[in-house]
Amino acid sequence: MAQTRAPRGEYAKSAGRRQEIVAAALEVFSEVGYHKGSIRDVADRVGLSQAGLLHHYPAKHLLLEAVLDWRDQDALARMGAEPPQGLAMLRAMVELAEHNQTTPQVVELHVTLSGEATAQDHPVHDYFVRRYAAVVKMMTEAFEHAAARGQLEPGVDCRSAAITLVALMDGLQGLWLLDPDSVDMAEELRRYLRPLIIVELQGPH
Amino acid sequence: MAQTRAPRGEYAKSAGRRQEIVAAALEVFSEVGYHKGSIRDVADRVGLSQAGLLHHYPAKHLLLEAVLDWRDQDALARMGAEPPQGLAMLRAMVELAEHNQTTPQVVELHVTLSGEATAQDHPVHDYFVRRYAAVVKMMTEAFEHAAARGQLEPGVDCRSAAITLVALMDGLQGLWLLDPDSVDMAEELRRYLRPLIIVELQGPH
DNA sequence: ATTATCTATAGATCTATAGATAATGC
DNA sequence: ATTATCTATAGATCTATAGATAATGC
Repeated sequence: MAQTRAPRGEYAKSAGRRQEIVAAALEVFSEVGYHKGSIRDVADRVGLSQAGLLHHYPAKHLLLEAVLDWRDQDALARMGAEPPQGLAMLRAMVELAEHNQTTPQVVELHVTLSGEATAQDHPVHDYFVRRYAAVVKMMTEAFEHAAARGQLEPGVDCRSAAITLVALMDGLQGLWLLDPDSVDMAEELRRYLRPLIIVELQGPH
Repeated sequence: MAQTRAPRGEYAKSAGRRQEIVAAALEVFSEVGYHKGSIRDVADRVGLSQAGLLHHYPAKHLLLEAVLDWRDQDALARMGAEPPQGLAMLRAMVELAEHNQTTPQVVELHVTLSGEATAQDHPVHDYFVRRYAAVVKMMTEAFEHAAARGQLEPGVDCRSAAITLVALMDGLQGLWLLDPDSVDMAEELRRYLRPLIIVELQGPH
C-alpha cells in the first residue's frame, strides 16, 4: 500500500503574502467594484503575475470573500472582546461612523459592493442578505436592552428604530463618498439618536 | 457649389424603438449594473442585433444616460406640473417611497448604479454628484419653507434634517431590496418625519 | 436617397489552466 | 519533494466599426 505522507504545508511567508493580496484586492474592489476590478490589476499591485496570485486564491470570488472576511475580522477586533450591549452598542455605531470618516476605502468597498450585490447571482449576494439581517437584529436587541432599563423614550419601536439606524448609516456613507465635506456622518447619527434616548448618549459608561 | 439638402431625419417609428431600447436597458442595468450589463443583452431583449442597437445609441454610456434621463423625466412627471413646496414636498417624498415599493426595478437601478458610480471614472459619476447636491438642496428648502410657517418643531436644523432624510431614503432602498418583506420604506420615513413636524404630515393640503 | 438593420470581424479584455522553473524546507 | 512563481495560451466575453442589404418616405 502506497505510504502517503502528510502534505508539508505552505511556506512561512505565505500568510504574509495573502495579507498583501487581500490589501491590494481591497483597493481594487473598493475603487471599481467586483465585476470591473481585475485579478490582473490586483496582482500588479502586489508585484505578482496573475497566475501567481491565483496560486493563493484559485478563483476570483474567493478573493472577494477573503476581502470581506478581513473586513469583518477588523470590525470585530475594533469593537473589543465583548460585543457592547444596549446604549453602549449605539455609541459603538456612532464611533464606527467617526472612524469610517478617516478611512474612505472601507466605506467605498461597502457602498460599491452592497450596490452590486443587489443582483441575485452576485457572488456575495447571500453574504449581504445575511449580514443585513444580522446587523438589524443586533441593533434591535440594543434598543430593547436600553428600553428594558428605562433608557428609551416611551413609544419607541425598537425594530423600526434599528432599521432606520442601519439604513441611515448606509445612506450617509453613500452621500459622504460623493461629497465628504458636506456630510458629517457621526453627527447626523447622534442627532437621530438623541431624541430617542433619555440619558445622555455620551453619558455614564 | 454643391447644393446640400437638409437631412430627412429619422423614421416615424424610431422614437418608439428608442423607447423599447431604453426600457430593456433599464431592465439589464438594474439587474446587474452598468459594467456587467452588456449591449448584446439589451439588444436581444428588444429583438435587435447588437449593431442594430448601436445605430440608435452609438456608445454604451449614451444608453445609460438615456435610462437616467428617462427616470428623471418619469419622476418629474409623477410630481406634477409644479414642484410641491414645504410640507407638501416632504409628503411627496413619502409618496415616492410608497410608489417605489411597487416598482423594484427603479429601486434596483438606483441602488446598483449609485454604488457603482462612486468610482471617480464611472460614466455617470458626475451625474450622481450633481443629483445628490440638488436633492439635498431641494429638501433643505422644503424644511426651511415649513419652518418659516411655524410648521416645524423649534431646534430642527433644516440642512441636517434634509441630509438625514435623503440618506434614509437611500439606505432604506438598499435594505428593502435585500429583504422586501422586512422593511416598509414609507412607514419608516413617516416615523422619522413625524416628531419634526408640528401639524399632521397627512394634514390639510 | 436616406435611414434602419444585419452579418462579420477587429481588437481589447479577462478568467482560468497547463506546464515549466525557482525557492523553500523536511 | 513540495510550494511558489512565471510564461504562454485557450476560450469566453464585450464594444465598436466596416460594409452590405432591407425598409421607409421625399
